Amino acid sequence: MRRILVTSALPYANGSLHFGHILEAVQTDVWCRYQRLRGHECYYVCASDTHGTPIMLKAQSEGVAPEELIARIGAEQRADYEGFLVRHDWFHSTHSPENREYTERIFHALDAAGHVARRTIRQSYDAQAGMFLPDRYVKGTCPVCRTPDQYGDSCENCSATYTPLDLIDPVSVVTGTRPVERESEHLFFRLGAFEPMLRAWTRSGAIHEGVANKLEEWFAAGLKDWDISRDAPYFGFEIPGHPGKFFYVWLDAPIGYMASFAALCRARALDFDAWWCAGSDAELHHFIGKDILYFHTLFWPAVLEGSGFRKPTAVHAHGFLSVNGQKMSKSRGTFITARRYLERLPPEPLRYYFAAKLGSGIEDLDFSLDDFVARVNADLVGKVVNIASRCAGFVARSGGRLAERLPQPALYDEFAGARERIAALYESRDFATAMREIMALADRANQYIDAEKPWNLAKDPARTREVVDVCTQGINLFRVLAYYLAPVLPDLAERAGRFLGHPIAHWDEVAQPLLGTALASYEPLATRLDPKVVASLVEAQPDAADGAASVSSATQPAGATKAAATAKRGGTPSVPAAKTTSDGARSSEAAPTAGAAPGGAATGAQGGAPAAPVTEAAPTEITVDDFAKLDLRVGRVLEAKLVEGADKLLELSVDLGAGDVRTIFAGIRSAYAPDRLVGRHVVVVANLKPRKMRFGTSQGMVLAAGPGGTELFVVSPDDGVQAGMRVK
RNA sequence: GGCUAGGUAGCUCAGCCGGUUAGAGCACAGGAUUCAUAACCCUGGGGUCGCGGGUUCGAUUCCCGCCCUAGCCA
Repeated sequence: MRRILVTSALPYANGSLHFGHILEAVQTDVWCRYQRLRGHECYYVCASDTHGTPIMLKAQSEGVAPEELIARIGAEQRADYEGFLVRHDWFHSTHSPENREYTERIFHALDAAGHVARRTIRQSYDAQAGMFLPDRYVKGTCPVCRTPDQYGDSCENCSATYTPLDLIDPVSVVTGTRPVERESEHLFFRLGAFEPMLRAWTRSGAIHEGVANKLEEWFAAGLKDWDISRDAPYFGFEIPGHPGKFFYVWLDAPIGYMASFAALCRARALDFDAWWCAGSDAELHHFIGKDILYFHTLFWPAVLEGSGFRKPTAVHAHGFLSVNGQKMSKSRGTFITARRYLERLPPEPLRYYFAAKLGSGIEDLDFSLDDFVARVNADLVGKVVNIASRCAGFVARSGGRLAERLPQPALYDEFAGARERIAALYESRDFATAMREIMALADRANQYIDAEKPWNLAKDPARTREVVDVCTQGINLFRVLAYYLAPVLPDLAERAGRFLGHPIAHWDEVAQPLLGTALASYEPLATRLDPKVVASLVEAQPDAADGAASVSSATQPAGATKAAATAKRGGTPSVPAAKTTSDGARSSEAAPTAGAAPGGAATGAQGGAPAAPVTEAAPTEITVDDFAKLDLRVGRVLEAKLVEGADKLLELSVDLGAGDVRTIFAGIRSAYAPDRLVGRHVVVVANLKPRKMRFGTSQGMVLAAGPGGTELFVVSPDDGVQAGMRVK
């Protein structure tokens, strides 16, 4: 029996979990459930990652203590994971006594062994806030290409890298004041000394080959010392013997894996040292997103080695998740939180879909709504569950008991014989191939039933026995599939176990068919997804600026979402303040965000937002060229009608001249009766990317002003204007 | 900019250490069936395997260049 300790990246406690987190958690959970089903001793631990500047500032802006903030968010995270059937053996917090203990212990060990250097550095300091500023909390003009409004570490326009001190006209994101330089002594972990060990470890099979290739580049560049201290004020653990200095969040975050396991050990009387001491024969597997490889494949093994602990057996990195082929982005409506999904749909379809797309590599993967509906309905409902569903009735009508023998044992053996192959696929995390194999078997089962046609046999009372035989075969084939799918679909497996009168407990049980036993009454084991409900995952979110769907007046900084959406693409740095802070939260200071979120805008725009209490900044200055990207045109409203099922929308038919008639959904129903609009001239953003909504596609945006509700005012040109004229 | 990964049917993806007519599921068309959650079964249409060179008897698969996408750059 193997002993396996598994972790997934610690979600940062400054926002809600989203699909990216869930992807990683599902991958990890499936792997763990598989290991347990095989009979191994396997523990899955995780924790809320709670330290650092973003959390300190977010708590400040909410007027609560950081402890209160992280307690609240930790509880949300826990509930969201549970909602997706992610079964942690322990979910802890990095702001815990265990984590403090291990962080201090590791620091002392590193220091005693000469792995910690002291050095004075110069850093940006916000005198008004009384704090040193992480690079991403300083903005200014790029010293190389003079693009304004760039972060303190690199330029989005010319990709130059520099320090905040190099910026022209630097500004603190926290207070808007100009930062000054100040010296401070910091502690550095001497990573370079570990290079030989790391080179060997990365080629030991611990990480995917493509990832190891990536690391070559870092070795080639030379490993630099790592700054592991931060100055007060900072939310974290103060460094013993260094008053006013705190451990950098990225030092104590992975130690949180140990802390969480330590808490589990106490609860279950396990021997912590047997798992973590150097030379331990237990396995240690980390599941992470590819964005945080650096920390897990260089710093973390080196820190463990340097402090006398064992190194990870493997670090498994996955790619990023996109939604409908696009980055997750709130302004595009493609940002899906765990909660939003759970409010609408059950967890297992998503678990299956993720599994069906996850391979062992770091390729990105796409959550396509249409594909999701098709795969789940076709595979799970149409194929797998259908096998049981179509056989159950015949057995029930013929005594409710399985036959004593299988009519085609060879076919059963073919199914059961796939178990080692499928097991190997699970083991290597190639879930996608595993799902394909399983679905191919499901096809075979349906073909078998189709060939035997029990419904014909059932017409002849003398052949009842044959009917039961065929269905016994069918139900046994289904049972095998239920085992194979159990790691992905634990709930379905449990209900299948109840139907079969025999719980699904161990992988090897599939070797023997289930014969002669009574079946419970069949209840539907999975239901079809409603495309409409699935589509609502990405429909205009009431608490967000809903892009093309309606006038941009309502609740949010009008420019914000649009600018954010275009900024990256066009390379034009018209990034509004709202994005700033969130990006800062993500990349500069922060910690193991579970990865998967592609792109800062995505994570950032999310409700978990921004730590920094920036002023409600006006949108960034733009150039004439930026403005020219907007195709603003005068349109005449030909038709306006209410949209059934949407209490905010009007469906407009707008003539833009030259025969160009657009359908535009505008969120102005609360202020305008349809009749009031017909015949009027309005201003339309004509080159806005069309946006699919539940009710149709919106092909533009009508401009309006006002706070929302009844206070909405459509913008009108002066008399004499013609439809189609360009606004400039 | 450097690096890593990816660009294969309408969609989501396999395949490819070079080799007969490039695969699957979904979608679509036709047929069959009615046990099953309009599920299942059979048949079919559909791809210049990102673009351009090169190596080779032969390249989607190897090499070079370019384009596009994503991520990382402590």
